[in-house]
Amino acid sequence: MDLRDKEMRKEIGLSCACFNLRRAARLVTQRFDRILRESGITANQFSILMAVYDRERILLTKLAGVLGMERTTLSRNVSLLTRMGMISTEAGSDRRQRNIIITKEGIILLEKALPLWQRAQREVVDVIGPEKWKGLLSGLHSLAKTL
Amino acid sequence: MDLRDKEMRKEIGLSCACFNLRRAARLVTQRFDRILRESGITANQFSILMAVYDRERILLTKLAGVLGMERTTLSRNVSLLTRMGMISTEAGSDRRQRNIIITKEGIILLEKALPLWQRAQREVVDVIGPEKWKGLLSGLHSLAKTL
DNA sequence: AGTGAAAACGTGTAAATACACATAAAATCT
DNA sequence: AGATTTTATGTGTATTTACACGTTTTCACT
Repeated sequence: MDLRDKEMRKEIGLSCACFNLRRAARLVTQRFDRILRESGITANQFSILMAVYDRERILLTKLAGVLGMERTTLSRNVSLLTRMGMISTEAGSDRRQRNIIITKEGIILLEKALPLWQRAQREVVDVIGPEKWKGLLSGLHSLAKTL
Repeated sequence: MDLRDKEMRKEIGLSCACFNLRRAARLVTQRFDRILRESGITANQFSILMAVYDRERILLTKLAGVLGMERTTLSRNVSLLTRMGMISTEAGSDRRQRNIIITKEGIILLEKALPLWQRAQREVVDVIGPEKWKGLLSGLHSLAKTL
């Protein structure tokens, strides 16, 4: 491979897994965040809250694995959601552990955000088409499973 | 839709366009960055450098459009790459404009990074399979085109 | 020529991300 | 029991992201 070949550079830009995934994630996140804005949370926070709600009580490290998120990244996200009053933590039997639970306010917020999420999700799926979306989602799941 | 339905929450988590894209982008970025590490740049910087190289000279706003990146985000990225000596800017005819060009050092770095990029790209495509990858990439392009 | 709109860019602030490193508690080994 | 390793988590630092806002320059219209 030679970088001086313009076709080569174009091919790299078009096919790069990292670039294409990041760009799509940026664009979709922007749309989700804009729509979710009036609820007061971001799409990322929505996902975290939903995952916590779905499990009643879960350890930080475990939650990080579930969300495919670096533990320290999630730690900061959780701190923020805690300051916002959406989740709280309780000590488990093990004094190292930090059990994460959703608060009443968190559930109320989720319920307010749900129809907004639905709208954003529908918009994104619509612009690409349900057919293509199925293939895309399948690929994303494969990546998450194996990477 | 009712959040109290556990199946509903599971379905949302599995299908959310934003979450699934962000998670995949995170995981793939981690792998790319780890492999590209010895070259001294991140995958994101690699993409930007490549796009600049491919165009010889390009305006910030134009480049942001090409990369599907918020202009102000790219502005920060470009500042960093400038401090690293990988790109430089020259004034155009219009005194508002800021033409971005890659430096010799930038090209040398790209050439060093290219084989690393290839390895990362191959790894990611392999773990998901060329078949599935084609469908995934096609979906990502659709999103970038329409969003 | 002057005024108002548009274009190009930067900065303040804040969320999201992750690596390197640190700490504390539990588990395991000798 | 004491030492070592593993587990669970937090913090320092730096990159990436984007909205809100501001500045300067150019363009368009009257």
